[in-house]
Amino acid sequence: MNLYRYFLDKIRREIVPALVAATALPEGIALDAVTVEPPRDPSHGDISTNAALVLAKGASMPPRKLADLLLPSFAALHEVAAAEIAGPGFINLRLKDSFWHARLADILRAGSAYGDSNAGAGKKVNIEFVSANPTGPMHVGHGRGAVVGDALASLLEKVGFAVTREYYVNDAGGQVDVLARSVHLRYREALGETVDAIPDGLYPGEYLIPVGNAIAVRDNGKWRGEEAGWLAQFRATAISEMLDLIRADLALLGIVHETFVSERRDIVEQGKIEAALTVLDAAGLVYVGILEPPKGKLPEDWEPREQTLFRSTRFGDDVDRPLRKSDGTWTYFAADIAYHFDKLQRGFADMIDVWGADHGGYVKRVQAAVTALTGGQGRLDVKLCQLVSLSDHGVPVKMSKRAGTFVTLREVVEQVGKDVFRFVMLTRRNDQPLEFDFAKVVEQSKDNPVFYVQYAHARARSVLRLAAKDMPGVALDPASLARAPLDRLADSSELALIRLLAGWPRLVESAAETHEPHRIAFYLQELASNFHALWNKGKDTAGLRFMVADAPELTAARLALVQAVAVVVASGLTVFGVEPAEEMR
RNA sequence: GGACCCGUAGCUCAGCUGGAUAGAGCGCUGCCCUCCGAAGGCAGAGGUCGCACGUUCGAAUCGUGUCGGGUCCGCCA
Repeated sequence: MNLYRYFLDKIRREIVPALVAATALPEGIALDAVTVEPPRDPSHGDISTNAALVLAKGASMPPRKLADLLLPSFAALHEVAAAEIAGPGFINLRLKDSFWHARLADILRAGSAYGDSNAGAGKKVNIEFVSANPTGPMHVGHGRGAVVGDALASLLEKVGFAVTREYYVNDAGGQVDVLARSVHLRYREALGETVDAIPDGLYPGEYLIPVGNAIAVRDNGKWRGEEAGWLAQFRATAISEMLDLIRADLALLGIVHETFVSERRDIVEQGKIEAALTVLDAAGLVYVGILEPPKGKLPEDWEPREQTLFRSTRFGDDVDRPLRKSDGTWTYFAADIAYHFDKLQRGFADMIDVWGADHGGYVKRVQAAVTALTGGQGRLDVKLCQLVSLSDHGVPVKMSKRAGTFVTLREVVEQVGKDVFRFVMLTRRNDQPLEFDFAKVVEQSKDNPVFYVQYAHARARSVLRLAAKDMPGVALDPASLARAPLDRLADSSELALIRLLAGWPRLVESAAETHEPHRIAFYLQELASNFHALWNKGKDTAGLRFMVADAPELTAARLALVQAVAVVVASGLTVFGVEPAEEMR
């Protein structure tokens, strides 16, 4: 239950209609702008509404006066302990303790499903992420996109969307031909030829050696001839091997894509490019013309050239974008239009792409294409992930492919563990650069958010384990805890913790709505902090300890709170794909 | 030259998509270990939200301009 929505519904369906019926408010007054939120300052109460402020105009009444009119209706609600008008016309409500105790029982009854909702109503969403070119192992930057995409997917599933995790395989462009040639070189090496240096423009990575070896073992000298005789074969084998490599790296992170869409097989060879461009052409959005040269720095070999263009400027792009290269083949953009067209045809009106920030300049044109293809019905949100910089004890780890100090995703994950890697990747907004320090992320101190949050969960579990041993009279299953005399939780710090827990559904909803999984990381840190604080309070004040030997009822109520903390922390971590720790080791 | 992202406390970052006296951690200052885990805890100091206009009951949040940092910029994907 999102309690803010609950009270918003009260306003919309009960309070205002009753006043309209009593002719105190005009018929058909617009309620869209009414919000119910937690006040920033807790001393203002538990919830706050701007109703009087935003309805003032429609009611032809000053906000404060309207607030006076509304106030009795709020005060009369059975959940409300006190209602008052503040500032320019806010109505602040303080809710009864019993209301909060009931929320605690909600959490225990719902368990890990607490915070789930049906906001998505089963609507299909396609999340395309990673989509690293199949030319080698993944690096840390790919890892960030992978974790962000996967967590976002879980988050949207939690609020009721039908999510498809998708990987777009760029296997139709020039770089996979380069890959094939690079493998062919390793193949010739395997056959005994001496190759002193990898020529410029080919991939030097050693991960291609086994691929060349395997082909040599299988086929011997069969592919020694002209490139035309082996290119397609080598390309297919190499791509398949690289995808296996990538899938293995993703598996290490616990990520599985439901669909892999091949640019070559599923888009180009299916004639999707022509199909998509036919749609655009029919709308008069494709033409042949000459682009202005880019201003500022002019490329050396610039010359005006006539080319086939998409009128993306009509949808907010800066210039129209070319669809064909000068050799007559399609540009990558043309294929990408077709790819998004294909997603639309598969029934995804809502699409999310997770890209590296270096593709930022590409967003507008693809969104323009989606708008054009759907007449504005399709929505594409692009999440750009900024760079991850690696360091160790504050010293930057230099990354250079040439010097051989290139750090792969696999190396990082194997060193710090999947859970640490995933959580850290979500501790920053996606469009904010992230520093990943090998020493800091595994540090066992409260400076490390991963540890701090896991520790809160482990601590809660530890108390419950101990209670099972020391307090045999207290039933610890969630259903029994939910029936405990929760009104015994009367200390302000206990109630504050319950309020925070009760904010979880709203947080999940807003994180899902804005496509911002990192919000969960910050919430979990706050929750952990409050829980640790309460724990510590028990150290100073024996009366606040969770387990009180001669008071089984009070203990049951407190353990209910502890269990609720464990539930919410665990469900947050689960969205992140991080396993909640039972104990810290 | 243009586009996109970012400018919030000494540092690293949040800020619920327009609300009230702008928050957290680190660092700093001062207190606190006979305790279900001190691998910490409590409290305090610290900010003209880059700057300037504008929109309105109300702006860190929206718009325009401007300054600073990053990324990118016709046939690479």
